[in-house]
Amino acid sequence: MGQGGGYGGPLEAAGVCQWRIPRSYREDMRVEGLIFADDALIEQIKKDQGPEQVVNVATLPGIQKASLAMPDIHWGYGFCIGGVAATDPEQGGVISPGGVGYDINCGVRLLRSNLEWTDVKERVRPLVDRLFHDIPTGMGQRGRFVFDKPELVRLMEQGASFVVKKGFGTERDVEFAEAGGRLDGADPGRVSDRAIARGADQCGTLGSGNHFLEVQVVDRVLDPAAAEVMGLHEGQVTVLIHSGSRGLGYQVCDDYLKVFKNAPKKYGFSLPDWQLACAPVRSPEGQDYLGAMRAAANYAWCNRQLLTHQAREVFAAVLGKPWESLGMDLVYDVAHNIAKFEEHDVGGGVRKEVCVHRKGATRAFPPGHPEIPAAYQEVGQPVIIPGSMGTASWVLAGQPGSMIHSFGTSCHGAGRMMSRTAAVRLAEGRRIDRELDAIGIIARARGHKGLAEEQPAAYKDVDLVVDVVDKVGISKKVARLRPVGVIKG
DNA sequence: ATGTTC
Repeated sequence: MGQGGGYGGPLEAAGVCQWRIPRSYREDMRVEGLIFADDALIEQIKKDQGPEQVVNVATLPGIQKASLAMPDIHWGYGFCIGGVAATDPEQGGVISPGGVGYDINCGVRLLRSNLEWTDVKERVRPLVDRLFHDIPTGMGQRGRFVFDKPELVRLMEQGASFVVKKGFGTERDVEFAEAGGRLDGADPGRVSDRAIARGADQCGTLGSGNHFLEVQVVDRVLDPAAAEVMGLHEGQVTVLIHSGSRGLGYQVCDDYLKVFKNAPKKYGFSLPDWQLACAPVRSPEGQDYLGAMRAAANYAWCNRQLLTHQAREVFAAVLGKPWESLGMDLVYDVAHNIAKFEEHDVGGGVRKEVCVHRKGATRAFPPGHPEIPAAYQEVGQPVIIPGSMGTASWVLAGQPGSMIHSFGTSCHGAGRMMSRTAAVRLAEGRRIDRELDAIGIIARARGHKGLAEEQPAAYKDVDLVVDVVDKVGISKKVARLRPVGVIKG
């Protein structure tokens, strides 16, 4: 199940930046595959097993319309990263932990400020140093917020508002998070004691891998009207936080992959890859996972909220002003590893409630959608796309094309194009932190390996990825953000 | 992504 070898199957040009894998490719496909990419990106995409995974997902019971992949597609556990799949519970549709990802509700949130880059330029090093000192980063790190089991149960039921009520944020933070920072139907009773134990002291910690907290400057505004609504302007300082549900979510995923092992035999279907382990939405196993996944998702929103609180505290301490007077409001918070029930057109004008798996993919609801905050009704949902370390990030706005093409979904990042081991090999004898420093980015990390794995050369060009979703009409460019400081695991 | 193999 490795990443070795490329994809040798068909890819038919199917419109602007779309590539179809027809059902004729493999007889077990229930729907076609569809990948969003331009001519250059599709060549890169073919180099790993991502497209074959799109085909594998197309065999899942109850899948609707097409197995989709965004331009940042690359190989992942079972499902590709950048994958989107909607299943119909009425037709035996399944829920799959591999379609959500190990890091349940991994996501990003963007904070704006009223600080201008020209005013804080000289303070960036102390700012980044203090962020790195105060915010726990790296694998297995514990934080200053420790919750006992009864508190964690309430935290997982209530989501972001639980920690806001404790004084670590505002009601406005809750309003500007996807789903209000809380999925309904969370069932902490379906989260193992082991997962809960792992989560006890990790809420408010960054983690490792591609997780980061970045200080940025708005580099370019491409849609002035939308940027104004989002409170963004050129030269402004922003903060981007990328993290998920830490060890708790990992354990939930691991626990249910084991539970689902026997589901194909029990419910009478077969899978081309055991990593696609899944169970019908309407089965006890499926419902148990959904309850646990939602609980872990709510934990992740609390995690990003506590990280927000700590970032605000650091800015206040270093700049000597309360964070409120620094205008550090939440622009928006998006989940990019999650499964949600939403109503969509599944073809021929038929609307159904489907289970949308987004694994390394971001919801991108268009203007007028009832599930986005009143403030963004006119411009569409902010879609926040973190670039790789040392490269730009993007703010997009959801567009009507997302509802037509991709179950209301856009890309989630640059997308890895080199394995972690290959990236480490490439970094031998180099100091990535010094290379970043030379281009004006202060990077603090616990070790060189993490920096090596996340070096810019290991990722696709985020600008090209964003071009694709913009061209297809899934989401449009609003602003480009460039990093000036980053802390990592 | 992950107390990187309970």
